[in-house]
Amino acid sequence: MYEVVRQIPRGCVASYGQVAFLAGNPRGARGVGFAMHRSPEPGGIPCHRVVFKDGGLCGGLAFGGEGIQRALLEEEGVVFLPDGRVDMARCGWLK
DNA sequence: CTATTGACCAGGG
DNA sequence: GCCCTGGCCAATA
Repeated sequence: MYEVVRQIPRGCVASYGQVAFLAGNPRGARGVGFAMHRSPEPGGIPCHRVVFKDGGLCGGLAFGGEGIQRALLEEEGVVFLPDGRVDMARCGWLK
């Protein structure tokens, strides 16, 4: 599953469920999230590119900051909506 | 090896 | 339309 996350191109985002599906676990969205949380290679796994199916972030328990994920994604060219969510329509992976 | 938890997702009230 | 509940997978203790 780590491979799948690693394959996410720069400037794109994928939902936990999407990653789980590509990883071969359509129902393992939860496991995916936890696997990232305790990822063996923190630097090799762009957890910030993985968000909810809605494009929403985890909410402060990730990476060590609230706006960190947003800042990183914006830095990569990901567009954020006024809602505070990622624009899945334009930056969503395989979309 | 078994039990509990955790950054999810979908359905029902 | 929003809030609560249930079920899956993976990892850690």
